[in-house]
Amino acid sequence: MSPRSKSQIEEMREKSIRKIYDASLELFASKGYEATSISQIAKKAEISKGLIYNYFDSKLDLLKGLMDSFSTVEAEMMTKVVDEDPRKFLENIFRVFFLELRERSGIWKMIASLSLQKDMYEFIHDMALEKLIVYYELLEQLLDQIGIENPKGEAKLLAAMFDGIGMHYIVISNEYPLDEVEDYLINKYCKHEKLD
Amino acid sequence: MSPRSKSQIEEMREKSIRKIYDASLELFASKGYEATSISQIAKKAEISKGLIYNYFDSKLDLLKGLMDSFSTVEAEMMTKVVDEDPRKFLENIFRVFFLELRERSGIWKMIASLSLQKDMYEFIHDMALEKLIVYYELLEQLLDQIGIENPKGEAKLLAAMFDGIGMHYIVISNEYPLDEVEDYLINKYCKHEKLD
Amino acid sequence: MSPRSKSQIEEMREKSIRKIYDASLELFASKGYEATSISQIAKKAEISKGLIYNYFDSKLDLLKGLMDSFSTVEAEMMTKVVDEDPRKFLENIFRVFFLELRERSGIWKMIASLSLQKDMYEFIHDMALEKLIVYYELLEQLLDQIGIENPKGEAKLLAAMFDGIGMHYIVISNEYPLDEVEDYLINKYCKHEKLD
Amino acid sequence: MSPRSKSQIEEMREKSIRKIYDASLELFASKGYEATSISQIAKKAEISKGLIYNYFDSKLDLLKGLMDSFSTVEAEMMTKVVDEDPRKFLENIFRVFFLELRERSGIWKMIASLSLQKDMYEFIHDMALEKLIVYYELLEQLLDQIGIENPKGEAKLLAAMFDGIGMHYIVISNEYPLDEVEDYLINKYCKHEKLD
DNA sequence: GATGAATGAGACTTCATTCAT
DNA sequence: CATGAATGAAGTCTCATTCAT
Repeated sequence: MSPRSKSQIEEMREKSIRKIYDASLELFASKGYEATSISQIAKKAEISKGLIYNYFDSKLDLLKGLMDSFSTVEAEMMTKVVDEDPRKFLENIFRVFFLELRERSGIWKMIASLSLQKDMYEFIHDMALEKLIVYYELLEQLLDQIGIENPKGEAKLLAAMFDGIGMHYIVISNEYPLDEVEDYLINKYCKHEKLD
Repeated sequence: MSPRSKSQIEEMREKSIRKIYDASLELFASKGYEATSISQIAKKAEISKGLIYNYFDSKLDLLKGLMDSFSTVEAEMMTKVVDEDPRKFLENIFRVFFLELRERSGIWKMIASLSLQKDMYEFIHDMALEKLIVYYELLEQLLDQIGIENPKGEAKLLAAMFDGIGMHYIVISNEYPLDEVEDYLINKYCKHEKLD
Repeated sequence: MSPRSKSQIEEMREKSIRKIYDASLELFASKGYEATSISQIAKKAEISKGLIYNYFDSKLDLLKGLMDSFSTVEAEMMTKVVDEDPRKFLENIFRVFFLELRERSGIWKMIASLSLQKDMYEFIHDMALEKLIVYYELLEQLLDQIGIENPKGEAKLLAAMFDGIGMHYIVISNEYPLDEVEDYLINKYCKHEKLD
Repeated sequence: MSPRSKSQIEEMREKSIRKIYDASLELFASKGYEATSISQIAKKAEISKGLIYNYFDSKLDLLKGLMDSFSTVEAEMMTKVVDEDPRKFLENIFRVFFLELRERSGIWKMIASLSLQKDMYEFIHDMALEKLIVYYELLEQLLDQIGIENPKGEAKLLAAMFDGIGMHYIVISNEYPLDEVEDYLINKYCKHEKLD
């Protein structure tokens, strides 16, 4: 009766979901969530519209799933970044941030775009808020360890700088001197004995 | 010959356009351009759907008009901010930025949101890009006059910080310590003899 | 109290109505009645939309008025065409028909187009039907006087030929050999002693 | 893998398209293309508005599809009409024309109506023009073989007569003596040794 | 008489979602 | 699991018509 083994079916599910996520991300990032239709996603993912509804209850549910899928990736990334030396730890954070921006700017762009519409997508807003708090605290702790004055205030500025750089990079794209800015920042915050 | 005087008609037109702009801004800012319908705008503006098309050729044309209406306001603002003392000039920029963020966060939010979708709304992207360049240059010049090392790099960081603070304020809203950040920044950049 | 004399007002009315008719005809003929908007008519006539409703109750009413305006012109024309000699009378009809087709093909086109939609514009259908009957009878009478066999049948064919030539001329326009066809027809029907 | 077989799907598609075509033709013919709404077509076809857009990109695209669907039918018909004897060939053309007019006057009416609006629907104009040329040439050739004087001129008149009869039949409908006219024409053009 | 701002019904079209197979 | 035909609500936009002046 069951021609496929459980694991085979599971594999198919994952493969389909992966295709859906990839297509969604690409489209949501470039056109925005609202302007992307389920048909477009299905076409790009090379599956049928109906199949999407096997895995997701609605378009919004797909967005939620997609966002969740980032969290797991992000959590993994965080573990790799930890270092005993706060300067090195901070440098790693910088490097990962710039790497992500370069290689997966779509994700960044999509999240940023949706975060700005807190009235519509409350769950996105909640996610963004939570993440922001975590970042503030992590940065504050590191800056404190490094010995920077007013680590709380500087953490907020540094976090803002990250997202601001992200925005400007999206707007200016290839013309933006991402490498230079990266080097400059790392030098400024992670190499000297004192920064402020 | 003409039943209403020219000035009467002009007054009516301006009043309607103002109502449309106000409603549009509010909705575009909170829900986004795509997710806002002409019907919603008409309802909020308390006019008929059709009237919007007396003044704008399309929804996109309305967006363009709305964006243009900001430019005039912004240009005015810029003239008031100039000062011979670069520190004072910079401080004025800070103060105006934070004031705007507090009082007209909708505009900032809408522009930021649209700027992130450069693939869809090229004219917005062009506007954002142009403004960004102007800001980079102005900040660089001021930081140079103040005597900061590497004014080019610092200008980019400072500009990024502005927009990053904007984003975080939108996300966190009332909980964000906008006043503190403002004071801290002004102190850091505009009060000391040397900053870096 | 009355700054304009009655005749002055009447003159203005006529002038406005004439402008409306001219603009309507041009637009109805080239785009069709349905595809022409009141705004377009007002713009082409260089008057306001509202003024049209001073003279006509509705768009359909304007069409009726326009059609009626043709009837008067046509009646005049008919009187000039009469001749004691049936061959000459027929030749005059031919000549007027071709002249009209050449110089006012818009009218012909519009009437033909609307006549085909009897389900929608019953009054047009009634007009067309009535005129057709009159033509059949007139032609039959003339052909009979000229001595043609089966004048009833030939009258129908001749009338059909007229309208068919009109259609083909509209479709082919400048490439259609209207002059040749005119000469050929007149020669065939009006010059020989016997035709059939 | 595929839940419905390919042929099943194809069958569904054809059935829906047929329903759409049938409803469209009926409405376009009686009210005209412009005055017919997609909603009306959907209602008459007993399907949803949306389904029409599964098969056609736009209302104009539907019209094009409908017109194309005639061409295939017409081409088939032409093959059945050919005969070695030019008189018989011509008679067949007459008979088919009158048969079509009687049984599918809607098609004739729709094409005629649209052909008159060459400014709006260029593709229709092109179709009509092309067909007209073909008819002129075919008739000329046949009339020449039959031995009629001035076959070029007579072909034009005959073709015009066809379309004129069509118009008059549409206008007068049941009162029009289509049978008599058919017999009379066939007798006149196809039975005698000489006609002119 | 004349204007044009304003309305609202309805046009075309898109799209998330359902469902038979 | 997978498909895509089908639906219907809602979107953008048009337009005949009204009315205050």
